[in-house]
Amino acid sequence: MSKSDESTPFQYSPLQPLARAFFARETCLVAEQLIGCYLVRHLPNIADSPLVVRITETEAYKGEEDAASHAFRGPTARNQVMFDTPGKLYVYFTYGMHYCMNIVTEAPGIAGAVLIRAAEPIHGIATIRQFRSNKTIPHDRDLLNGPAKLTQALAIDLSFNGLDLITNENRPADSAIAQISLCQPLAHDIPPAIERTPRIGISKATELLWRYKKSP
DNA sequence: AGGCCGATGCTCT
DNA sequence: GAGCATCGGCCTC
Repeated sequence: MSKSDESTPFQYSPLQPLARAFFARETCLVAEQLIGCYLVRHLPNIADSPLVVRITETEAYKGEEDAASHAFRGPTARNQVMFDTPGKLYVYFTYGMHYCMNIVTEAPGIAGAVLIRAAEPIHGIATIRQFRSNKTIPHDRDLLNGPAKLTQALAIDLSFNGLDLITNENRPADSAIAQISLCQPLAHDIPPAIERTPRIGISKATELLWRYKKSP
């Protein structure tokens, strides 16, 4: 693949989607192993689609044992997908203007999700910059370095909440391909070194090292 | 390089 | 009514 040539279609065919069994495991394990995986966003009528990014930062959120989790006090209208089938998306709206994207883990009835916090752009940077609109962002590495930047850059909003990434339930009737998929690292990718730190932006359970970040 | 703060509206108590 | 799983701008060191 020629990663810097935006005029040629990205060769996404070698990317293998992660199976449901990948997500149906302990949440911290999934969060760690998602570092280095690819997030692919197919968009109709976009020249450089699919947008392809590589995940660099995640956080694990669990259920009743995790005071920082939306699921800490049990199921509600907002968090119910966290208790649903692993491999579904949990997207929520926060701070009055931002969306955050999670992938559901564990097992049906057991709450868990991995927040995708940051990624590096691989393909479709022109469109990513367009979706990020606002200002001139000098460096590509600053396009997706936050959970709400990531969803804005990939045009992911509440309409994707509950989307099953494995069955592709919710895909448009006229589309044979997934709008969003998570894929394994490629064979030649170097496995990243990973740091563990407290999670960002929370006030409870700050002692847990449940943030996973690719070392610079 | 790091801290503070306003924007802006939903969720849960 | 309080508290956000944030961002970007502006301020000070």
